[in-house]
Amino acid sequence: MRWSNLFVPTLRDAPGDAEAPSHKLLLRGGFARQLHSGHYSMLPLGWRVHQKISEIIRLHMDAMGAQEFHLPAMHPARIWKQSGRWDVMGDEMFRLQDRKGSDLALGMTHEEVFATHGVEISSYKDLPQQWYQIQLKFRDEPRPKSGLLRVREFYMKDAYSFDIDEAGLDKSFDAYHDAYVQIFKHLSLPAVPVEASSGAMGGSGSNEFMVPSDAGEDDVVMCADCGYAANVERATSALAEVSDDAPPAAPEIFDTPDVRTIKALAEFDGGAAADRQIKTMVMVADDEVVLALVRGDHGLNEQKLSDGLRSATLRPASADEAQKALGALPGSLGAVGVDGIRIVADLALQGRTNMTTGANIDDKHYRGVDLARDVAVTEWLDLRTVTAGEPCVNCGTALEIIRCIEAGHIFKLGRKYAEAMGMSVLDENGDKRVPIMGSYGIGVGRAMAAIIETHHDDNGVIWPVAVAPFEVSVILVSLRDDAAVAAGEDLYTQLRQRGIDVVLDDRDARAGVKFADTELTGIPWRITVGPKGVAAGMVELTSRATGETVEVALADVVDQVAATIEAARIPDGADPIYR
RNA sequence: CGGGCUGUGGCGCAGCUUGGCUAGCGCACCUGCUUUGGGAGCAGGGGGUCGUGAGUUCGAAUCUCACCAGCCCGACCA
Repeated sequence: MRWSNLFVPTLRDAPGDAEAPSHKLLLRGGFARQLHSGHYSMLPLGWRVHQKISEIIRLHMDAMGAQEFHLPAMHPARIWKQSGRWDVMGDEMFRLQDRKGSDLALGMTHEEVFATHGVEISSYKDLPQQWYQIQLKFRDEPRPKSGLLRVREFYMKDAYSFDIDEAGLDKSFDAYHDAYVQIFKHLSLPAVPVEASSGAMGGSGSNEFMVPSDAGEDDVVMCADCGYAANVERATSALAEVSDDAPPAAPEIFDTPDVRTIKALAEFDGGAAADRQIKTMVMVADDEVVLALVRGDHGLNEQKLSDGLRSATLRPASADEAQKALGALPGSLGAVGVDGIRIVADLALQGRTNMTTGANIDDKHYRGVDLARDVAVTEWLDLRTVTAGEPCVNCGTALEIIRCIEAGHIFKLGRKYAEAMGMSVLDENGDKRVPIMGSYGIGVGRAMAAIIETHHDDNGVIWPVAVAPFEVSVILVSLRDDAAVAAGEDLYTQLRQRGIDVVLDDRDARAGVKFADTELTGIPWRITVGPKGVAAGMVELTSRATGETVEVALADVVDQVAATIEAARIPDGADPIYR
């Protein structure tokens, strides 16, 4: 490709509303442009990167025996109604009607469609199956943000496994886990597999592949010592034992005028330290009022509560709803003596006694509360949010909390969708069995943004060779020197013949402009062809990553660059894969 | 959904408080000359009607209201 023919609208200044480094560089480097909130156009350079990422994912999927499909992005409402998710997905699903008034949806995921086709699998002999596609997903995100990191329309590689039994699913899951490790190595993304909540999709085992980055949206609890890593929505920690004094025979009520918060009660004369209080939160899970109890100094993790309750939706109750349920306004709420409402309590409260909590009478609290004696806990669950510095459950080391980008997610789905869509096979005994599914996703555009987040400097992107829009740029320093131009053209031709992805910067522009654009767009290698050098039979070779420049003989540079690039196409530590 | 902020040529911004000539500046763009290894210099030039609509006024980018769009924070601590 000749740069003079390319459309690469680089910008000296990033648009003011771009915040994340990847967002700024995607715009500045001429990779992408926003059409409207959450929808980006990929410009030629960006699309080249996107395609290379897709191709790497495809390579590894194919290598593990998965088969590529291409499914419709637009779905009939029928299949979503059949799985029950037409209602569950709520506002996050784009919906429309055709001219006949039929309800349609833009696919936000493809369990239903794949399972629909899975109906044609009829024998255990045809299992397992590994199916995947790279397809657009549409999600009506409440808040698109950070360039390509959170958008409403994006390419995702989604794969689905079908197995006859749990043992098979475990094997499939492990195979994807291994493939994902390889894919992220191949993409030079430092993705860490962490334990995760399986959320609204349902299912059991679940791992996310997390790339540490300030631009991320997930908090991951990590132990630097033993390697424990889990999403805060799932993470646990060890807590110091707390010993309580014996409680009185019955809870004592006392006046707490204007005390509305844990902090105020801790400071109140006759109150209690935060870790001696029970925090009572009124939540609404799928229209049912539920009380969630955690220790006063702990935070409720809504995802944990939602997972524990197996609810599709969860929200805090309004003050009105709280008053209706318990008779008092927030600030004086408690679960003592509450009957007829589901009460879930955090494990850290188990066995605690002599605690203080709201009395369900405005401006009054109880002290001397014994959880086992005074509160009719329906279920004990892990509900609290782990905070930094708490001891690791495995080794006791202080845990860290690290902001991450979720680059991939794999999980065991179970039989829900296979069953709903009517899948079944006959086993070796001739008995009908519903296959068990797994689901495995990687966001392509998000991976691209994550690579930029982890590979850039003040001058622009530093693409790993494997995904770079071009592997090397040959820069003609001056178009007025015939010998130098001829030498550059010759290098360009030779490199193309060697199968190197090369761009010839033949623009009639100053050298500084070309250098800056090559750096901004992150091309890993630069060959500078200038009149003086060519006269002496030399060119310069510059590494984008290190900035290092060496002089190389014109006659040797093609061999040297080609060898370097060919070696770098698969990063150190990644397995070479052949189709 | 709640809170904060912003919409002025392709990009970055000023002007708005204290309404008033043809709405400015930098970058980019076009022409010419010079320059030519780190985002060139000089000269000339093109492009915006100020997010949209209504209102106030002799007069609105500027004041008022509504709407639309975009960005950031939060989505929970009883």
